[in-house]
Amino acid sequence: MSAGPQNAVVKEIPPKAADLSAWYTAACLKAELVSYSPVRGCVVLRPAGFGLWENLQRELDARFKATGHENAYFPLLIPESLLMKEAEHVEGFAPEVAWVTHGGQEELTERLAIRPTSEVIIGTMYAQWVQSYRDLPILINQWANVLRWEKATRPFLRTMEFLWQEGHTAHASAEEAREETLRMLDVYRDFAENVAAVPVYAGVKSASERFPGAVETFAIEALMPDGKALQSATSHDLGQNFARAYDITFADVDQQIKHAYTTSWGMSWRMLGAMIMTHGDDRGLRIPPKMAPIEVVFVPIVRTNDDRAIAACREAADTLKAAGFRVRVDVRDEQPGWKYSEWDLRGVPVRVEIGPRDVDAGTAVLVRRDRAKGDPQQKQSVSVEALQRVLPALLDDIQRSLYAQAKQFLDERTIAASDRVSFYEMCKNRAGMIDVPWCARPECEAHVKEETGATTRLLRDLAAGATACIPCGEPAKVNAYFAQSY
RNA sequence: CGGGGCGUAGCUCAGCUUGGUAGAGCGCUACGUUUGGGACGUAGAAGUCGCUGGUUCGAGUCCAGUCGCCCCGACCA
Repeated sequence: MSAGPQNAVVKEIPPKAADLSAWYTAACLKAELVSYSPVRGCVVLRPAGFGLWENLQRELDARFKATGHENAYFPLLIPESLLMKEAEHVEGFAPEVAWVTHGGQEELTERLAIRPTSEVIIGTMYAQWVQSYRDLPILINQWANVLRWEKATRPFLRTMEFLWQEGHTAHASAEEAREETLRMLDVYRDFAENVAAVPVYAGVKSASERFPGAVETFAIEALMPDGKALQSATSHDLGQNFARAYDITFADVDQQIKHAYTTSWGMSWRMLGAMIMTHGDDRGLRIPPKMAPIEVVFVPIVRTNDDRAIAACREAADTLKAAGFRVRVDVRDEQPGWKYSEWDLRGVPVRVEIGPRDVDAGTAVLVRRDRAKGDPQQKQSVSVEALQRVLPALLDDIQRSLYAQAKQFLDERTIAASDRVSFYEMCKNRAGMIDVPWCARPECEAHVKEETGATTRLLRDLAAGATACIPCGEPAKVNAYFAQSY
């Protein structure tokens, strides 16, 4: 592991602005979200990290259910012959598929792929389940792990094995499938912005960025502090491509046998990486309250011959717990200051300090993680009875303020380039989301990528009055956000 | 997979140039004093120097190979 410079504020992690990569890795490890494991490219998700994942699951799952989906589970292993059926799909994933070749000592007659994604196995099952238009739509999601043989890995952002959810739906018409694709894209946008407090752009991908086998790929894209974009979820309109390859057919109302239209959509634990990088500061993580496994941590201040604060914290915490707050009381035998720093590092949104003076006065000190040390609004004293009343608004305010800070950054770093030279410069310098009229030609995108490392992140309708592609000068067809990406 | 860097105590690292049998700070354990933004004292435990092989009387140090991690590129949630 690289050393990284020491820092007066937090000794465990380097300053965020100096080296985002070093900060990020240290933050994930020191906040005990993940540990590296003996398996190359695979991390252990520790309780603090799994708590984030559980909250993501809870929030997303509720949205899936609300839009009519059900959960199911499909096998990890995919027979090679099945995988080979969709040509583009196979080609796209071939380099990152891991194979099971032996069962015990015996070599298998057919290799089994460890799923890099589940279109194949799910499509195969849908083919069996669908006979009639009355069987449609099928709206299924699965929470699962997948494996992709990656060369360079980083916690959450890219690991060989990762957790995600993948929704797979089948519909009777192209329109309905497209509607579903966009609906789920909006669910992701809503989750990213309103739960993870990560502002994103949502839109369609260029041809070169399309999912292998999809007709159209949509995505949400966030902008990290170093100016690189991070694709945080995708939603694919698969048209009839997979239905043809896996023979998902149905008799329609008009008595014609037709291929179904399918979609797939996924968000992985990469979203957690986006959230961590977006909100963290030099003291460590800043977890948005809606995602925080612990919303409020109590730190009692104990003096020799006076440990009344412990009982006071426990009592207040019990009341809050009963009211539905996620709380913890830190009774470890450490200095209060040490605990403050540690809970700062772990990103708990609100800390409540209760010491002898508070016990006497019936008060508690509320400290919000989103504000800097020394900010007059970082701390406030309230009566213990008022906690339950004050906290919802405080947590909500922290949630909003984290989003607002990130939104301001995204807005400031979304920049229109007006000529070719400045466009290439901005791409190279990771200026942010570079917004330009674009010709939509793959050759043009390839050239930009070769010169600057940037690609289109999302496309949208051509801005009014725009005529020429900024990168190459050909007639413009759409507007595109260009950026380097993770 | 290319280019660069790094693997020595739980963590951060020194020691390697010039081979001679293992070090520091922090952390950890026990006891005591402390406790409102990373406390202090006393005593103690802790490393087959990533792994394998080679050179040598002798290897953390030299040589070869290998595994892993980090950074920068190329490829992808």
